[in-house]
Amino acid sequence: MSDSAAPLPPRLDPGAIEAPLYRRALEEERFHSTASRVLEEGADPYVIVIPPPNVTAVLHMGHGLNNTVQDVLVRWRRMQGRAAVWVPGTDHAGIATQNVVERKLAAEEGKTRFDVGRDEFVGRVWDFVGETGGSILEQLKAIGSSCDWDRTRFTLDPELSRAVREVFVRLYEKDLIYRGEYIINWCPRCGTALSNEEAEAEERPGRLHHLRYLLSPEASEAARDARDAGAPALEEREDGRWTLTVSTTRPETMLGDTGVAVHPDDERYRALVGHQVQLPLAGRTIPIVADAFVDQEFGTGMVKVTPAHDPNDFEIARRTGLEVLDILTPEARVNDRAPEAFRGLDRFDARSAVLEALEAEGLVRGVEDHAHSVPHCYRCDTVVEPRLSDQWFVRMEPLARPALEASRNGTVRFHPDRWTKVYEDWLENIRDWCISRQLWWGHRIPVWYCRGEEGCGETICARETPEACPTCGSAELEQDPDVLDTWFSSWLWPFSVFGWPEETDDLKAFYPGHALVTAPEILFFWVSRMIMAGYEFQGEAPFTDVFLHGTVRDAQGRKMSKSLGNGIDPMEVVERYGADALRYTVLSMCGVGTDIHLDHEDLDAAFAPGRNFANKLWNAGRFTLMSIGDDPVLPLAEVEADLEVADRWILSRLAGTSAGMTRELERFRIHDVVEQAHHLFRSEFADWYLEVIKPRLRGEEGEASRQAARAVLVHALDGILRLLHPLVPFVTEHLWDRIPWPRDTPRPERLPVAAWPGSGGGPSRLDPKAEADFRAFRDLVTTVRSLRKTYGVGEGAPVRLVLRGAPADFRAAVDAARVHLEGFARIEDVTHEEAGRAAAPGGVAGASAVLGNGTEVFLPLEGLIDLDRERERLRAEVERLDGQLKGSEKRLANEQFTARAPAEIVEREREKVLSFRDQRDKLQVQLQALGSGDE
RNA sequence: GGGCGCUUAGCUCAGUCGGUUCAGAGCGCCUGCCUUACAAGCAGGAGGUCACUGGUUCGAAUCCAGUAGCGCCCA
Repeated sequence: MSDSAAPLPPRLDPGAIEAPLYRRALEEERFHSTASRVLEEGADPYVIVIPPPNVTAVLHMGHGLNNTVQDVLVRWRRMQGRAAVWVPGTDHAGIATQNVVERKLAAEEGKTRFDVGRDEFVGRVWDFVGETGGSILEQLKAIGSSCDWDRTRFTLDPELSRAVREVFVRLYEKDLIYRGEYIINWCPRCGTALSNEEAEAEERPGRLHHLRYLLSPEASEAARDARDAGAPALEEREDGRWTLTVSTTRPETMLGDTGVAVHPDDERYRALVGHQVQLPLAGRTIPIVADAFVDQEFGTGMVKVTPAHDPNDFEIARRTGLEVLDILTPEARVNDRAPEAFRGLDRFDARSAVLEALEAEGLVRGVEDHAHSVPHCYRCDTVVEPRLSDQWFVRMEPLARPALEASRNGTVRFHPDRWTKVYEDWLENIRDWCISRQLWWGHRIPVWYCRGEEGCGETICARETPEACPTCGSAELEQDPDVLDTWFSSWLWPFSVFGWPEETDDLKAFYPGHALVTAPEILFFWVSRMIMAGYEFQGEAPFTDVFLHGTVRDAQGRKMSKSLGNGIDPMEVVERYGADALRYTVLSMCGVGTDIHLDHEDLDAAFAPGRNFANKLWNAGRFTLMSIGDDPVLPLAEVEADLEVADRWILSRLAGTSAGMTRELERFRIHDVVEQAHHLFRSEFADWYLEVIKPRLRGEEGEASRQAARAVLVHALDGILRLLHPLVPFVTEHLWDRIPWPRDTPRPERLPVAAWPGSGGGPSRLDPKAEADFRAFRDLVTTVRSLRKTYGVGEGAPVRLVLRGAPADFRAAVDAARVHLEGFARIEDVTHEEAGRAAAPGGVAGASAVLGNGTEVFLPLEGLIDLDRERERLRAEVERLDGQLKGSEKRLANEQFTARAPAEIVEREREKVLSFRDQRDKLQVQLQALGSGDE
């Protein structure tokens, strides 16, 4: 740091510069904003809350992308002078964290959580979190995340826990939280209920089994009639008994069947409704009922009803009064309510056992392959079991209403826009949220039941732990054993982190926030619910823009995962190539709505774009600093009169690019931001500007020119480093620290708080004339280089250049740039001719071309040139131009076009015709001048 | 079953309002260069029927419909 005078090594060594720069920024509190800056000093806030990673998580590339994007936005806004706050933190991840500690307990001590007891177990989870928790936040620092670390929060912090309780009680009092017995998604491995969102459907190949149930003898007549009417379910056995057929992918559930249902409008089975069926294996008799839920087209049109193990069947049972019979334990084993032969079997073993038993009785009619979607636990991937159970729910419809309106009226916008519809669809079909979890790690539900001998059975929901029952005064209170879904604390994150429900200054200053950056996977889990909570508890949306980026995948397009072993460790990437390389690589690939593919088997290749870019930037900066030297640099204003075309051009491009980047940042077009920055720095600044001013910097064109070049160079590098800083914060700041500052010009304290280009006033540097002139110069150089290459003129070999018919100002520009032409294309001499001559200059054979501005270019290459090849090249070029010309002429000949197209388009077309014709004719003449080639 | 999205160079992807010499970038590939910032580099180049079919339009990679393939979400 201190040795900023020491020469920079020719290669960027990220490991040497990144950590010290980050440390310095922390020491100087560059990432921290206070409420008073907003409330008292009137600063405009800019707030992002981090999607809190699991407290036990380690950083993966998904985090890498997500946090880099957030950091870009925050750094950019900070440079714009906003009071930028990016709140970091972690969530307690109830299921995941409890799982980890349970596994640890089992491995180390062979115990379950029940062996050690609730208090002891929770204590151990806290110990575990204390040891390893939050290390992911340290990893975020390594990738440069400019979070406001003073504001780091954890969802189980006392203040945030208080917010959870407050919210629970408020919703309970509004009757928006209720308890009830419903079919919920149950993970038998985790031993807890899940919300609908946490049960992820996965398409699986399965089998559809067709099972026969015996009808009671009284139903025989109705059955025969039905069969004769074409009902496919009914068959008569040899013994004269009738059977019906139902189909299921889960045969083991038949042990819990309490009825068979048909559609009420299904004529085929109408007569059977009300009759009894003998349920095989169980030896129970169950009724046939009618319910409109039944799909007449599916299978035979008769369905088995298992109310305790299927949500739809549960509803049928409610409507038709069927019994509800739970035949599975919480571990998904067959319980005592099922026939003895199956008790204790795991659900999948029970499946085979049931089928075998039915087969033995001739009750399996057939089986067919049947792909179906099976819900899996999003934490452990176990097949979720629909289970009847007593749980707590949030009534969502009233909460969804304002959240839906926010999207419809544009208060909250999604990027890319197509997610708007996904969000709205979900809210329009909102279902109640199961929030209780049968876990020990999390916010305990603030509900107590009055129990014991004296107890009145009252349910007490309270902010503070009650001492006695308010109804009967009994002190025998028992708290609900369950904890809340982790998302029940996450949805409060945008305001709980600022101290809600207290009306803190932070809350006043920083709520509502602005952007929310995350992956689409948690749109429902988290984003939607945050918006609901924002409206319900703060009266307004927590942010205005939701940016949903893609998923990081491997080269084959597979999601990176531990189990596949195809993940990339961001820390390894940082170590090998630096945080800047990591950031630049993922940002450059962050196209709208596209996933990011990185080859985990070839990190060198995967991160080459970022590594190359950072190193190039390093070297351009290094060269600039070396070239500038120690002499004082003049402010731009003092060299105004000495600015040359190239100077005005790069200043114009700087202004144009900063405006463009700002626009794209506002629209969350990250890829475009990177592309513009890349183009300016690499294709314009490094490739052309630096090259063009080299002779001037050496003083070959006089002191005034040198000083002008130095002033512009410093200004341009400063601007480029500012524009690139949000993308690659480290290499930019290291270089920026070393920029010699123009005399009498105030220097910003540090790059992270330097003004974003274009946000200040001042005259516009946009200069279309300079851009056009420089383009012509570049055209000339490129054309000559290409011709040289075509004919293998060695790079060291000087050539003469003849220009014919150059427009006056272009001619002047070329003359002024003679010294550059030498450097750029080894052109040692330029002569001009008037337009209109037919032959090659001086009768010497050469290569020729025409520039866009009509200037003819000759390269006398007698002896080197292959005439046949040149003729061929020219012919192809003439043909190409002729094609363009014909196209434009045809368009203009079309009256519809001239009549209907906008005037400026027509005018442009006319200009194109003139230009194409001019270029073609000139090349045609050159072609003829080369002769037929038959000599 | 319902909905959404994608298909452009060998690979990964841009392409805004339909019109600028519009068919682009990075990586890869070919050729030549260790040119006094950078070989993690420079210069030059090859490579695409914009999935297919039809339509709208003066004009379509871009808008519409259909087809095929792929992906995601919801039930």
